[in-house]
Amino acid sequence: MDTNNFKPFDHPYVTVDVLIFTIMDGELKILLAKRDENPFKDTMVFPGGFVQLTESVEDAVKRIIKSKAGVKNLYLEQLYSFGDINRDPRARVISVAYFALIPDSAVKDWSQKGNKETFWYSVKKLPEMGFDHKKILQYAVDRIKNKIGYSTLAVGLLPPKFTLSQLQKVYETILGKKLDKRNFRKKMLSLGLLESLNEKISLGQHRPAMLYKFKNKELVIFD
Amino acid sequence: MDTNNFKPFDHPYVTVDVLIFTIMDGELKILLAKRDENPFKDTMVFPGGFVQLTESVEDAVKRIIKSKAGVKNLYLEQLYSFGDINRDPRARVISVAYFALIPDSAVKDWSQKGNKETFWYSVKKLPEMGFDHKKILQYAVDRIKNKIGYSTLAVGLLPPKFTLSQLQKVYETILGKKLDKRNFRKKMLSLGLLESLNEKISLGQHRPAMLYKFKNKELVIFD
DNA sequence: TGAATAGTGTCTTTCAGACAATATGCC
DNA sequence: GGCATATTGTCTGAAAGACACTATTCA
Repeated sequence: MDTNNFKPFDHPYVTVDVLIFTIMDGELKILLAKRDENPFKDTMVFPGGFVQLTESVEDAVKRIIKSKAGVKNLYLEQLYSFGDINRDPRARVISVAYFALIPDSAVKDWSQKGNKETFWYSVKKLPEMGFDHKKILQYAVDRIKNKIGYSTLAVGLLPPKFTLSQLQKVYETILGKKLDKRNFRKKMLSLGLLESLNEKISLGQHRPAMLYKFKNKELVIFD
Repeated sequence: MDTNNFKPFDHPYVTVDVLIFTIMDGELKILLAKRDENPFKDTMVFPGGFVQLTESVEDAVKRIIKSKAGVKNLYLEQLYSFGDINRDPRARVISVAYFALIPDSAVKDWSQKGNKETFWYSVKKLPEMGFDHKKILQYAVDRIKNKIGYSTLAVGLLPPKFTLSQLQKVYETILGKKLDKRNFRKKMLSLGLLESLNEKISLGQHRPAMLYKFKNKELVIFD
């Protein structure tokens, strides 16, 4: 195939930004890293990096995630590509943003590894953030809020086994409002996506709860 | 601000691909251009081009659209970014795909300009296509089918004034099935998005129909 | 036995879907 | 007057939403 008529020219860089969410202490939290150099030194930004010639965009995302922690079973979805001219003062940079959801339980493993430079922030109490990352974060939160209503995105925020109360808490946290327990259970169970494990867990000095799991494992995109 | 520590390196190119849809003759159609050089010479591809340093990604999309025809009032939405390694044999190319919807009426203006290299194809009868464009097209059609159900995306496929029958036809064409006229009208009018113009149009030797317009003009993203 | 969460059913309202006859303008 | 599309309402079933009490375990 004749490909000799292609003339190289100056062109934009491409980065990936990875927005990793979890629910901790009843709040939706995002993982941010502190920048240790200019531009935007000492502000918080998403984990991310330049896409190399030798890797696909999605592989770049996975590389970033692995470099931060060996998280397994996470839900990963492309969010949007941000292509304005002056996003980065160093160079023309187009960023492909992804978001990932991890369960609270994975955060514990996370903390055990020495992720000194990264911290979890409630999306309601954000620090100063670099670049256009606050705008990107808002876009992601809107997407998650919207999509949880008609998808099984919540699975990404829960451990493999969970109670209906835990599931309800995930919805309530993301939607920012209380839900009726009976209606919630009725609907969830009627969707046929959950499978009872006939196994109970005791989470305090009260009646133990039945554990469930999601039937569909397709939801795990990045294992 | 110190930006001197940035070291240039070889990095992927970025293109935009623009999927322009319309409804003609009761079919969803896509505008494709014939490639006149390798790779994929003589196959059909989306209008597109490389993103330059001096323009935002969205400006690149608008540039492409303008170069093809002076279409006004089109609905424009980012579709997805495709970042696999071997998409283009000439170079490493990441493509940000957008889709646009234009009304049948705009297609007439279009044809008047000499767009020799571009042709409209029914998405059900596609020619041989280059790169990964068939996959991208499928992705777009799925998005449109899905989104028309819960958004006012149909506005992009209609002229400013239209009848309820025309609106229904748009839905039927995209969804690929007949809809009940009474239920369709009941629902559309109950949504409160339409405004009657108290103006009738005669479209044949039968009773003329009332014209409507969309109340919300925010839907026009690119004017 | 008290505290705390788990678990359950009915009624009402709303929305989706099936279904057919009359109205109007043009030729 | 005949034709072709425009316009309109009711009934039924399904799903969403409001609402409160009993069950179970542990300290």
